[in-house]
Amino acid sequence: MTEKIVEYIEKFVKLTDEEKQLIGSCFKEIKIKKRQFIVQPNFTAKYRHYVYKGAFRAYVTADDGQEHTINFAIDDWWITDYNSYIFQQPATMFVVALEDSIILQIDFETEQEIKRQNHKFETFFRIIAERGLAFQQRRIISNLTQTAEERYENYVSKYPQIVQRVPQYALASFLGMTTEFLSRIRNKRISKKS
Amino acid sequence: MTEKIVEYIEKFVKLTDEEKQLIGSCFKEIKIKKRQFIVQPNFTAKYRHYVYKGAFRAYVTADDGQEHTINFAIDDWWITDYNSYIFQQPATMFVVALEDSIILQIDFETEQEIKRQNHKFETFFRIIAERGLAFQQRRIISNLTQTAEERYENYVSKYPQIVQRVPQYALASFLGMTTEFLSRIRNKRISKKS
DNA sequence: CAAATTTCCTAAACTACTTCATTTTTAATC
DNA sequence: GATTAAAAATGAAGTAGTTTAGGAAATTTG
Repeated sequence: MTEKIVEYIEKFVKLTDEEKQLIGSCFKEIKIKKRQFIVQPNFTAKYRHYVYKGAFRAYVTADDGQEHTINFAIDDWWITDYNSYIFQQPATMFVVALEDSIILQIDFETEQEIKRQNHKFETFFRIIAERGLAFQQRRIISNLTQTAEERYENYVSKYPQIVQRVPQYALASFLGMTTEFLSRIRNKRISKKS
Repeated sequence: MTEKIVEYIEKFVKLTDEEKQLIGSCFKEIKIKKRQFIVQPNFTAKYRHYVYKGAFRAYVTADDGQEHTINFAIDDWWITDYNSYIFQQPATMFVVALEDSIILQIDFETEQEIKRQNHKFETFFRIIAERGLAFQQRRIISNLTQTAEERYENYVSKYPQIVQRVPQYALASFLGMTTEFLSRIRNKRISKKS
């Protein structure tokens, strides 16, 4: 099971057999049922989660009770409350399974330890943080410059696999609009096409 | 001049005198005049910039010509087009000086080299990437959950130094609203107070 | 310090998106 | 496989924020 994550890491840093063995053993495989939470507000996020197979949604709830999706993660993506995990402070987000899933998790202490021990692992986590940063930058730009419809079209074209797998209300709140409005965009689109 | 950046880096990783010497020599000091650009679209961002003294604004222009501010940076902050710098691809952003400024810049190749040579520098850049990621996450949450007025109040309370130093149109486009609307919020606020 | 340019303010008309309320469709569960 | 619950669709009314346009401050520059 941990072969997949080792393969993933090897895309960024070349590892010896020994190192592969070591990093593989740092991850614990867990089965998560649909609707089960892996991160909850007020509890410190102890783990960084790699999605082996499945789908997750990270969200916050505003004062008025509305849910706002911060991130999705499907096969081969990472997810956690980064503010909580990085600073080891209480989380503000929920992370919930959208399907029955399998994750590989590494806990904060172990991650710190292997980064300290081996330059290559430090490099790996530096690279994924940088890529995450660039990804979020693109999202901020999209949110600032595009209309609701443009954001939807843009997201569908870039991440069709995710759009197909997540419920509409979750996608709407990720794209910064109501589920009703997204419904309208989608139906407008269908009638246009025919 | 490079003492300040060495001091900054030492907040995250402890360095020997020799290492201080080395990292200091990697940064080049440059004076930038108000309205001068340090990053421009279609040119690859060759440098990561540390603001020694001054103020900068990163922005994109939408198809309709409107400018959208992506980031500000004042004394002790970093700025560049991260999508461009990290992947060494053509930039989409402008980064412009809002005041006469002094920056310390490191070029991509040099940064790669010192990260490769010394575990500590790898760690340092990993940490600032992670912190950037957490920072952007908070901004995305703010944009999704708050009204224009709440975003303004929130930003003023967190970053009063920046609010005082940047023009209103830049702040408005950073917070995702028009300069007219921000003007209204500000004046409503004053009349409330008196 | 006067002229030119940039930034900010005000106000009314407008619109992209939300809210609320109801119905239909799809999925979960016993 | 019928029952219940959850998600999506639809319509009508409301609003947060935009657009447009004109003028007033404030900064920059010669």
